[in-house]
Amino acid sequence: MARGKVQIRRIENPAHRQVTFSKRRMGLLKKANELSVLCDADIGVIVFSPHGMMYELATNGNMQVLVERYKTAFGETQGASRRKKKPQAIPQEVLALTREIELLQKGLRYKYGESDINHMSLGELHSLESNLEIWVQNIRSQKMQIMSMEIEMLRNKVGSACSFLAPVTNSSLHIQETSSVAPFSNVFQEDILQATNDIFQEKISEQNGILNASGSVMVPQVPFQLNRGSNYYL
Amino acid sequence: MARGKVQIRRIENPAHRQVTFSKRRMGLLKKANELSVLCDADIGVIVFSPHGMMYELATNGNMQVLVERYKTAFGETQGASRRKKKPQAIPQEVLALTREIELLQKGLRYKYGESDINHMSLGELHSLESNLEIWVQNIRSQKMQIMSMEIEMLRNKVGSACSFLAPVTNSSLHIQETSSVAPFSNVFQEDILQATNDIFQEKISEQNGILNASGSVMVPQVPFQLNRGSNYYL
DNA sequence: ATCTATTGATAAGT
DNA sequence: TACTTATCAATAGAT
Repeated sequence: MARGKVQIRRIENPAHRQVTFSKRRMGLLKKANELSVLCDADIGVIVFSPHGMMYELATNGNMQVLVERYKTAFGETQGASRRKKKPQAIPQEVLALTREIELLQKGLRYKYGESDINHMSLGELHSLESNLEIWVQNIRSQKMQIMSMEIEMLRNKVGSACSFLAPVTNSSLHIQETSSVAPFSNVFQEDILQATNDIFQEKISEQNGILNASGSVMVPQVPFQLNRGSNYYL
Repeated sequence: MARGKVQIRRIENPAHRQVTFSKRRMGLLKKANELSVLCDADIGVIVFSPHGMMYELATNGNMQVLVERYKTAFGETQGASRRKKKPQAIPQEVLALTREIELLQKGLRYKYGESDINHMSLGELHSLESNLEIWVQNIRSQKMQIMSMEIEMLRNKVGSACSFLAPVTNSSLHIQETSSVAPFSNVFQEDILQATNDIFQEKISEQNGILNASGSVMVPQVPFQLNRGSNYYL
């Protein structure tokens, strides 16, 4: 934007971050409203600040309705494949987590360009692979560095009293830690077996309460403030 | 915007409206994402076209969660009627999964943000590393598949004229890599779907059998298309 | 909060 | 649907 191109990464200075949050939040809601008016669309926007404050806009005047429509549409698109099997039994938590993983994977794929991994060329795949391996190497280096520092600290603490400790080299560290990685899938599979039963009963019983939890009253805090003199149509 | 100031009112020409809808929808989601990254906010955007198509963005990767948070915040601001309905009941395993996801997101952010792994803990790095390695395995599988298909094609071209070539089967190419590591997505999605379904149907029995259930269903394709050259950060 | 120099978004045209 | 270009709009940094 102004006075220098901005990098899209977390703003570290809290004051700057807060200011930018205000400005851009307003801009976002304005854009949403414009899109809604120009193209006759219904749009809902929910923003949570890192401090938990909520800001929202529902261009149809009612977020509840949008959320219900979302759930319907979501169920239709997402549920199609799994409905084949056994429809009702999946707790929302698990679906939610699954979906989150999907999104992460999307994000990862898109880092390397425009297409899904399944549509990438051999060359692209080569390149992606080596990039990932470099990333992994970086992670290992970082891990090693952390561990070395920790060992250094411990050795200092123990100090001369324990000078009989054998010196620890980087290479010996490397061997150990590269072989100790637990696969993600194991974590998941074991966890889910234990988790599911508990969740299920609980969530189903909670379901109604949650869905009915909110009335249809209007939003308390719509921070949609426009600049003075702006010819803006709400 | 360009070529004349635009009035914020419904675009009557359907073609123009459709084009503007696409462009501005993308712009809106981009802005939402930027705000999210810059200010560490969680943002959900739901867009319904007049024809009922739904588009969404949840910067935390999960709209469901945002909706729940919305309802909570909404209920709180609404006032007295509601009390905490779902307090401590979340099983540890779900928390574990959530942590895993956060980790992936963190890794992603650092990757996109360009560099710093420097603020991740040792455990986080471990886990991120293993996830990446699984992904690399995925890529290798894909490469292998492409190569085998190419070989297949070449053999067909060469045809009977070169029948002296030793027969190369697809399966021989596949055996090693397909059996080595189950792709991240497959493990996660298919197993969880399969497992949860079974569990909930049959409650406690047969838990061990589920561990052996490995699916090979593909990940849903990605509808999130970005412009080439767009510096878009997921 | 207000002011501008800049970057960013985008309407029309191709 | 995608790319280009001329303009308008958003906003980062300063005040």
